[in-house]
Amino acid sequence: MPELPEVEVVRRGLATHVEGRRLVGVELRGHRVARRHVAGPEDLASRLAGRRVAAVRRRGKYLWWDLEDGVGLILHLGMSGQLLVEDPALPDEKHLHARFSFEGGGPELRFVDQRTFGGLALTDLGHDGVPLTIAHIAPDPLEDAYDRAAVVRRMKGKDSAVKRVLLDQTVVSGIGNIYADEALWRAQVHGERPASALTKPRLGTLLDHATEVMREALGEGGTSFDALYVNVNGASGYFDRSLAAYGQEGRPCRRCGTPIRREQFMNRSSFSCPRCQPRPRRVRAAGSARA
DNA sequence: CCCCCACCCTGTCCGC
DNA sequence: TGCGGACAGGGTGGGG
Repeated sequence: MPELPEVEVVRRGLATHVEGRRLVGVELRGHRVARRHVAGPEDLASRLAGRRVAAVRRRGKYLWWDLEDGVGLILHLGMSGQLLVEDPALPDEKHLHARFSFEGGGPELRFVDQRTFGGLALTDLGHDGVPLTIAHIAPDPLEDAYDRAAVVRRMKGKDSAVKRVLLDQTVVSGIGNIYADEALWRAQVHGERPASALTKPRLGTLLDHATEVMREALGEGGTSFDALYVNVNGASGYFDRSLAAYGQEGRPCRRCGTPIRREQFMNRSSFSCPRCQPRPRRVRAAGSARA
């Protein structure tokens, strides 16, 4: 489940079920789920057995288990990954890729992923406790390490479209296509405006809207349009009812009544209000004004 | 550095 | 019913 709120919902569910428990068995199906684990699935499974899950952590859309001794298991959901706590007697899902069982018995944990864009990998943790392989991912707005002023400065220095910058996980993490569109709608900014063309207070406000909308979504259990996006118990969130822009093509804008438009941007759909979020008149590279 | 594209996969929906 | 195409919340790597 893609964006920060949905991943945080999963993190919380996982924390309840696996924190402090010891892995007794790990079964991996196929090689794709562990493709980012260079040593291969057998190595991954054997190195996991017997380890204790000290904590379940998250940065942006990435989850990982702190397995002590400076080692972590990254669990990334990609577009369609699910982590499900289930009775071992239940039949296997069609796209079951991994099964974890824990000391003391009880329900098992399954990694199910229709498209297999997600996956598992064992990696060393850095001094800050973050896996080395995701050191390029910036802190997300719900972390202590999040430096709002630094992110604003970074955004201000970019001539790229502001939506592209919001989606750049090396600038600020956790924001995906839904919450980027919602933040832009709240801030009344068109996503194709160059970030550098917005004032720092405006960029700060935009970031705060992104933070706030993700907090609200978390409070509703995340956004679920279909059964693909569920928590560890298979339940959906309700934030889809609160979306003002994403997926609302043709529906009246909640502010001004103008029908929400849909445009293509970065090979995906963008939703915005034509009146509240006018397109930039002209997108011009910085420096092109020099005579 | 920046941007665009292809790619990694499967499923659903819509028009013909 | 079938078929082709578009589309879906993710990220990475290569080439220009």
